[in-house]
Amino acid sequence: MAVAGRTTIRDVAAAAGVSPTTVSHALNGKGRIDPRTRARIQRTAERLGYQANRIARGLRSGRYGVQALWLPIEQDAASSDALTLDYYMRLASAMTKAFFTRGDVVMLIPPVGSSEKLVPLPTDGAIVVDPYDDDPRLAALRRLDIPTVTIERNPIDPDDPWCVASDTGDEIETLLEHLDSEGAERIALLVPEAMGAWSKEQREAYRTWSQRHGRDSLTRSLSLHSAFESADRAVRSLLMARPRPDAIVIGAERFVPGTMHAVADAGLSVPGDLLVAVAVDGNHARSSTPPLTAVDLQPERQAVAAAELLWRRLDGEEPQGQRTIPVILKVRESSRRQPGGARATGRAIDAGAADL
Amino acid sequence: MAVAGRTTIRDVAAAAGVSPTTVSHALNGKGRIDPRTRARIQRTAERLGYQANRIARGLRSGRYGVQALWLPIEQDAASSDALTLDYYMRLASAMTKAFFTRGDVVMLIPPVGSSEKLVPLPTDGAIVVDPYDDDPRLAALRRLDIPTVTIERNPIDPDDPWCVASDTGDEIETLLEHLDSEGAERIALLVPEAMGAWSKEQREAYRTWSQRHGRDSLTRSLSLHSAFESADRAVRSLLMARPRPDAIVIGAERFVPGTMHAVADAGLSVPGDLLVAVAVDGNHARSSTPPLTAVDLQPERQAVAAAELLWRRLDGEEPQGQRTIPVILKVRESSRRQPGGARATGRAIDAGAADL
DNA sequence: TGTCGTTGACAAATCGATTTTGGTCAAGGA
DNA sequence: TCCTTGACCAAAATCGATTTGTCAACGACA
Repeated sequence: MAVAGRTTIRDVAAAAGVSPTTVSHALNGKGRIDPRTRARIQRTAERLGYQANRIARGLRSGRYGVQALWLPIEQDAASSDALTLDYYMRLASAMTKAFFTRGDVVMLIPPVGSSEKLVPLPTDGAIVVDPYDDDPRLAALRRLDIPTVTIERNPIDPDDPWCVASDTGDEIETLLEHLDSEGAERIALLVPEAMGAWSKEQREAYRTWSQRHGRDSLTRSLSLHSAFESADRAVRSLLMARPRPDAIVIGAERFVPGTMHAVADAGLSVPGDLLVAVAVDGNHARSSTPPLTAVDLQPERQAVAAAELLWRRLDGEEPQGQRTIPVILKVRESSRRQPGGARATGRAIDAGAADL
Repeated sequence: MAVAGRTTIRDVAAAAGVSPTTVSHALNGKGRIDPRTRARIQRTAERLGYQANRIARGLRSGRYGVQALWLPIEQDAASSDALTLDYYMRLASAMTKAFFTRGDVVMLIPPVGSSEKLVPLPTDGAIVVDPYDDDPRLAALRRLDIPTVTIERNPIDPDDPWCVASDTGDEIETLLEHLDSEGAERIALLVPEAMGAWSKEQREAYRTWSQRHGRDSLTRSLSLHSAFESADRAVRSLLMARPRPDAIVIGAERFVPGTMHAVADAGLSVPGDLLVAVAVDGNHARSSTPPLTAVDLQPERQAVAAAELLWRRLDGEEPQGQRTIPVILKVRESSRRQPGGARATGRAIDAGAADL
């Protein structure tokens, strides 16, 4: 259909007065060919607008030129839910761009319940984002023998070298240091319960920092499923404690609305009575009122790193250890001690300088 | 690589004691085959875990089993920006699922500046979302002779039957009727300037309704580029007018933060002093404070309709006219006249019933 | 002069499926 | 008995590129 009438290697061969073999060699720099012949063939191909048919090429070479991107699945919840997080969108977008630089295209894997159905995956490799314990995605890909790179560590195998990880320790530490420098003394942490190496590392880093600074550990592990209610409840109870926390670090975007609701309901203001910061940046943080301090995980850099790693793996090269992507703290109004008419100012600064 | 050792049609043929031809026919229901033979072959294929190699199949049949999804490009702005809108995320997710029901996979097209580079698109067809005037995406696809379906009308050719459109007229009307029934008398409209049939239709529907009801037209066309500033400015000036508007319909998600900022800055409360509603639903509307009344465009249904249309087009069938997808009004706190302690209630209702 | 190595190009095999074309065998009719 | 006819299956062609194997021409060198 789309193929009808496309110029083939045979057309080029005929036009240049050589054999298809020679054309292939000339364009791919493979065989021994007279430089003049090569140049002539290249010109001819150019003139005819010849583009190798990826399918035919793939059939022979065994490479599809397609990479799979597998975002986290909600096993139970409305499955389109996960995708609405804008970190994942940025990641998906960046990933398509990163792969495209070398001609590969990215295919999205739909959230399928039974991993059986997706067997015939026309893909060379795959990127799995935020793997969790006993992740069926990894199992399926292993069964299909599809080379895989993960973004964030696989909790089952945290040392797997084919992995791009963000510097979670540094992330939490940065957040805590920042809140500390703004005067916070009792900092609480909300994290998703279990699942994924990422939240484990958050918890761990938080505990370490708290111990080192002689602070109490105020961790609440929440369900991502009923995110609003669980965050609301947890924050409500946190705010009733005496002494009351004076800062909250929110580990996942989905806990934000519940948290803000509980805070408002308790009659507290942000940042006046309580500093707030989020572990994942995005539109939601920028456009919240007040704008929320957040950590940019740099999905664009993660994407590039993951693509490079996957290409290396596909080429059969040796692993060189995990890639760690640094994080960037975006300070916004929600964590600035200065009170008063700062709102407008905060917005302006935010929109002008700090944001991508 | 991923192909190594995969069982081929030949393996199945050998195991079942027939020819590859017969296996192909048996599994695809093509030729005339003894039902018992067919069953035996199917069992054998099953046992061996045989899955047709999509590349080989594609080479012969001319079908790739891959469809392209092309979300709107920001020509100037940071390109990952567009993708962070969660309507597009839901759409992308739903699209992968819709196509997957018939074995097709969806490939994301990266936002490329020069449309030249993407020539060798290994794709059967394409979905273009929100086409705008002289859209380079449509031009590129036409040049490549790739059958295309658009989501929302092509402003250049609004009657193109290969199109899934949301019922914009109904959308705006529904919003206006709702606000009207809540007592609003001067309703303003913020829309993106030019570009895309969608905003044109919004403007048109708004004007029609206003005339019919003898209301003033209060339209502001804003730049999507500096969305925050332009919305902020526009709303500020709207709110200074006397008589002051008592309701605002926001035509695009990106105008929300600027609008809310201007409203708060003017010392007005929502919904107490001003009713607010948004034309596109999403997380942003649900988790805003207060939660915003919005229109759900039902991207899931759009996706299914688009997939069906594209398949039809690929099969060479005749167009049957555009598909119109109805919209659903999600009423939330931002447009409810009832004042007072409704916030908690509003949230609860919202999370429980109204939301997907 | 004859042999060998090198260069430059091409024919043919290959990838794994689908599609087209044949071919065999049994049943049924003349 | 011979000829159709239909049912069932297989051989071969095909898709468009890459890879392998072959071969002629030419110089260099013994």
